[in-house]
Amino acid sequence: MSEIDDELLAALAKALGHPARLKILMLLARTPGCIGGDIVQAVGLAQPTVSEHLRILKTAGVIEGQIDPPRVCYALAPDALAHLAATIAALEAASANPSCCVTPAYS
Amino acid sequence: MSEIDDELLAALAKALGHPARLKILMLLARTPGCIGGDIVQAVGLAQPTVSEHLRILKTAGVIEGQIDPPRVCYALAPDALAHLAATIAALEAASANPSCCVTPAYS
DNA sequence: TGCATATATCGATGAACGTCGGTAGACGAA
DNA sequence: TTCGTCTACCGACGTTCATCGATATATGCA
Repeated sequence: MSEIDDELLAALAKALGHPARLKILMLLARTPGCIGGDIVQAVGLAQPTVSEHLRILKTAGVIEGQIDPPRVCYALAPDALAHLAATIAALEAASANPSCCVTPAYS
Repeated sequence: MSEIDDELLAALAKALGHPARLKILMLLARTPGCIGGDIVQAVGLAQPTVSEHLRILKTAGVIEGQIDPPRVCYALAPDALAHLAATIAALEAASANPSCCVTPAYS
């Protein structure tokens, strides 16, 4: 489960690995209503650039776009980050367990 | 809390956004003993490449290296991923809450 | 001292990414 | 029908990333 998963999780993490995309996701998470091109204004980049970031997030499966006549409504995709969240949580849990030569002699 | 955090979290996510680095982290998480150059063998890349990935992870603060005479012992850095894990968990929680125009009419 | 091992660094090369201006397509409103 | 608005796509440019071979550095051992 580590061959394909690595590629998949890495792609997911890479999608989050950009300030603009992270800002978009946090905006979608905290915005009660629906957003169209307000994202462009929020991130402070050119419209094609934001569109590209949205495309990347959509390709990664993190967000979903729903066409609302003149504009497009974006929303976080459910369960998209579950796998990544679980993996990071596992890593974090393992990091608290010094099974290695890490000397617990913190000065 | 969103200006600097975005940069920081994105850098952290970017560090995880590569299959080789993810594999290294999972290897460190599941390996009971200490690892030196076994990482090179595990990821199947050239030694300089792996060294570069380790450097990136170390710079991001995800792992720590402890020099053990001839070799170097790497281990996951505690609490390094806590912030990122919390953020992703928040996004995941928000994704389960369709506050937007996402029609719950799943066919 | 001299050798073997293990890691880090340097330099180069090819691929991928981020950004933008310009533009095309889709749709509602007048 | 025509116009305005919004989004997606195209092409281009510069930057960064990933990879490797060659080499330098540090340390233990005989």
